[in-house]
Formats: sequence, C-alpha cells, structure tokens
Amino acid sequence: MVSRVESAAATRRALVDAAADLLDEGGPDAVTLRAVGARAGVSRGAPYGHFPDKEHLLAAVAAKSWQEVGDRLDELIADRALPPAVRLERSLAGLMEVGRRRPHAYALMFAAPTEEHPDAIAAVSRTHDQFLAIVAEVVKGPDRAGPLGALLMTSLHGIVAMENSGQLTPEKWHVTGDELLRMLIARIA
Amino acid sequence: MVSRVESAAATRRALVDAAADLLDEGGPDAVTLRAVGARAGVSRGAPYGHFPDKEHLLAAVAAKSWQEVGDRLDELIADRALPPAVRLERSLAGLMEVGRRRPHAYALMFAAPTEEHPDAIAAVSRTHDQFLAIVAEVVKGPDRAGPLGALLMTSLHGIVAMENSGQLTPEKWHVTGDELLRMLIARIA
DNA sequence: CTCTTCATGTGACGTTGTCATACGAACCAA
DNA sequence: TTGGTTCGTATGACAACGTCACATGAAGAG
Repeated sequence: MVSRVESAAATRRALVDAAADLLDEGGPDAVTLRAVGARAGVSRGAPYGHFPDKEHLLAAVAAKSWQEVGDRLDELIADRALPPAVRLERSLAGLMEVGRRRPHAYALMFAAPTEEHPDAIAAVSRTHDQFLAIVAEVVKGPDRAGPLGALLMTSLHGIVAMENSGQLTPEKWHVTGDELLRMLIARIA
Repeated sequence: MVSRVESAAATRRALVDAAADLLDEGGPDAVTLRAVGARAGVSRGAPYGHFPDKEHLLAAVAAKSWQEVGDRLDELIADRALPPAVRLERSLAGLMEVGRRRPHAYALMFAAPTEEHPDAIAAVSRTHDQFLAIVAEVVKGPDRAGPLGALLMTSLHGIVAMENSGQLTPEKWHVTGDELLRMLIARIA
C-alpha cells in the first residue's frame, strides 16, 4: 500500500507542514525540532533523516510558502480575461495579504537564504519571474519591466515589513498600508 | 574617581557596545550573553543587573543604533545651507548606508519591538519625526508629508531589506539598489 | 566603624540543536 | 520462503544557551 519512499516523502511533508503551522501559531521561537517532530508524529531526531539541520527545514518552509504564492500568481496569469493592470494590482495585494495573515512565514520568505538552499532559491526565482511577466504586460517596454518591477516589489515588501513590525502606524504617518499600496501603484506603475 | 553609579552606567554602556559589535561581526547567533559579558569584561550573569533579559539588551542595541541615525539627521537638519531636496536625498542615502555597513544591526532596528521597550520606541519615533520634518520641507503641504514620507521610508526599507537578503540581484531585476533609490526620489518626491 | 545597598561572580537547571548508535521494517536475491 | 542489506526512525548523550538563586565584596550612609 504505502511503499517506503512514499512513507518517507509523507513524513517529510508532515515535517514541513508541522514547522509551518508552529511558525504561524507561535512565531520562530515555537519552531523547535522536538515540537516539529511531535506534531508530525515522529520523534525529535527524525527530521535529520530528511534535512541536514534546522536551517534547511526552515528553508523548506520558505520554499513551500513561495510556491503557494507562485501558484496564486499562476492563476492570475492564466486568467486571460483579466486586464493587465488588474493582474498587477491583485498580485501585489495577494502578497500583502500573505504578509498580514502569516507574518512569521512572510518574514521567513524574505529572510536571507544564507547557505545553499536550491529549493528555496528556485521558488523565489520562479515567483519573481512570474511577477516580472505580469509587470511586463502593463509596461510595454520589456527593458522597463525589470526596474519597475523591482521598485514595486521592494516597496511593497517595505510596506508589509514596517506594518508587521509596528513601525507603520497611522497615528505617526497619517496613512495606512493599503493607502500606501494604492499610492505606489498610482505613482509607479 | 569613579562612583558606583558611574561604574554601573559604564558597564551598561560596555554591554550594549559589546552586543552591537558582536552583532556586526558575527550576526545574531554570535550575540550570546556569555560572549557579551566576556567582551564587556564582566561575567555571564552581569547583564541581568542591567537588563531583565536578552531581549531588552537587544532593544538597547536597536535604540542606540536609531539614536546614531537620529544624530546624523540632526546634523542634516542643522545645516540650513542645504537645499531641502538634498537633505531628503542624503537622509535616505544615510539610512541605506547603515543598512549596507551594518546589515544585522539594521535588521534589528526594523524588527518588531515586541514588548515594552520605551527607549527603543522613543528612538524610532524621534528619527521618524526628524524624517517627516525633512520631507515636510520638500513638499510644502504638511498634510502630504506624512503619506509621502511613509512611502519613501517604507520603500527605502524594502530596497535595503531585499538587497541584504540577496533577493534584489541586478541579474534578475536589471537594476541596482542605488538606481532604485534614484527612481524612488524622482517618482515620489 | 557598622550597617546597608547593589553590582557582580558562580553554581545550577531546563531547553535546544546536534551527533552516535541501535532498532526494525521494507526491499532484494536466492 | 529465507537470508542479508538498506534506510527511516527512536533514543541516549553532549555542549551551549538563557535564566535563576545565592554568595561575595566593595561603595555609600549613619
């Protein structure tokens, strides 16, 4: 019924899911290898059969999170009835929504892939390429898509990051993150 | 010569400096209470005479880093011969320079002040007020300074953050962080 | 000079990441 | 079926860490 490799793959998936859930629920400090193993139904040492160390497990969580974003972007791209400007707006809003719903996972996604984490790097690169394609449809010049896309992506990330860190308060700046996103699109795109 | 309170204040300063140095040199993992105490010339338990826990020590490091940025902004503001636009440009470039020269400290400055860290919150608030004052001199409408300043600050932070995380590569986006900063000023301010 | 205060030093405890080792079930060859 | 191999998993152990309880010793007050 379940072969050995299937069981191992399922365990690996369960470990990544458990780590992601613990991260969402309790923040980075809650992601303990012992807790991850317990939630995945295995022991504390089991992760070492799938990941060299904790950092690689977290990289797998980041890769999974990026893949989910990429899948949503794929849906946006596949919907040919959508005007390019709407696609761009929804792609930005979608990423912002992830930053608000899963702030810890979002921070992990934008953290530095310090060592060699091919899966995470590939997932990030794919999503960036998708976003660049969406931007390229709005601004007709392909050579302008790169810089404009970078400005949009970095600015959006700054808005979400400062919002999540509590440094973007409406009392101080007289503006909300949503309004900043609208300003960004109006002035940049 | 050295009273007891002076010695205690010096020790506290030495602890914060040691933590900042260790953070700059070896990243967050290098900031151990034992290592901080050793570099400050005291034992591993000494920090608990000045800070309730490690988080408060790191908050003091963040506060000190923000104060240094604020002092540089004060110099910019005091130089009345500087055109407002140049002041704004230099304030943004100065913060970007900190993000590049001290990436770990920069990340700590923009991390969430999770609990009550009055010193850190005050230092952040002061710097934001200074930046808002600089922006207000460029855009004459005081009610526009808030949103515009927020857009500039968040976007700059996004550029620096993605640059430091290695996700803003010129190969992918066909643009550098410096060019993005110039685009930002040209299109926003 | 005595007593108090308080920063500091030290031992100890629980937790964590990680490694070495042992176990056991799934696979393969006969 | 039978025997041996592979490999994911479980467990014991260790060093390092944050933190606490307690001891120490010198500075300041009377």
